[in-house]
Amino acid sequence: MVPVSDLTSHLGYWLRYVSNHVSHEFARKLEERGVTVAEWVLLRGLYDIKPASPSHVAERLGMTRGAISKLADRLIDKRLVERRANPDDARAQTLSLTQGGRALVPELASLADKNDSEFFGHLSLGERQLIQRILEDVVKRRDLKAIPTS
Amino acid sequence: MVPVSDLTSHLGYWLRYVSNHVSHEFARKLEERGVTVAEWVLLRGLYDIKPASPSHVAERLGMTRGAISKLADRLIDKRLVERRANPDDARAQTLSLTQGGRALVPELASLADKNDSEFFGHLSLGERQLIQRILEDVVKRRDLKAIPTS
DNA sequence: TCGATGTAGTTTCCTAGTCAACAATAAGGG
DNA sequence: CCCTTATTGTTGACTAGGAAACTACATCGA
Repeated sequence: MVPVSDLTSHLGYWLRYVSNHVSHEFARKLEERGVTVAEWVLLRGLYDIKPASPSHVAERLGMTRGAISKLADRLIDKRLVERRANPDDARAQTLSLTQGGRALVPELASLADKNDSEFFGHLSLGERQLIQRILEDVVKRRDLKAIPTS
Repeated sequence: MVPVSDLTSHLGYWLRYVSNHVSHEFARKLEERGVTVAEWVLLRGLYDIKPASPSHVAERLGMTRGAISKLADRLIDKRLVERRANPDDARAQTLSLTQGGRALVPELASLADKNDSEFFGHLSLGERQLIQRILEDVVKRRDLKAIPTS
């Protein structure tokens, strides 16, 4: 009846809604390990790339340098990440995990697995793959559009 | 090789990633109308329910009362929403759109349509419906779990 | 009727993330 | 060489949103 499209007719709305709730529940699980969702993402990101510059990490994770800067601050306070100067370039730095940070990642990963399966475990493998494929595809399309405009 | 699951193996990660980017681009579009994504959600929510209490709105939109309280403040400053006292109960209030707020909603709706189709327009109808169905389903399952525990 | 309990909104504090301005440093061009 | 321009990372201002404390009011039970 209304000539105005409903909130719930947009996939963006559902994505945002579900994403908020999934992240929120994951945050609750991570709490007992004293870590937040964003911190998990950075820790996991540093786990398999060797010491990397904040800029590099930012691009890899699709965040801004500012966000990484603040995140790194918190993780350094928690002794999970180290920031080191680069002798070749006084502007540059490298981030890497501490021993403690590295040890923590597998535990957090298992919480992530658990959370994901709580929310999406009831889906068939095919459904999960389809969604993931579609979401990855959306990211790729945006990147193609976004990069040239810089 | 690594015994630790990858970030990108979790649907929650992709949801969060894509959702952030979709919302961000939508925010950019809304900017010219002087409105944010969350504000759009509240405006649209008020568009077809008649004057409603903040609590009611909060539950409908899956947010906390605190969030609605702050959002309403901003929208009232912008003269898009009105807050009125309830004569029957001095604690209670009702939120409703102003003339200007009501007039704005259809314009915002068309921006929402445009944004959604930029990101998801390339998908087949079937794919869109599948994703939406799955996301709605996740919400339903969680709600069933969440309500009884209160 | 009055005290205990419950409920509506607001406020404060925190994490999260963007943007834009900034300082420091690097790299090139004349 | 120096001056301009580009790049690195940090910071401050802002929106966003949950949690929990708090105020004001309502309601129920003895």
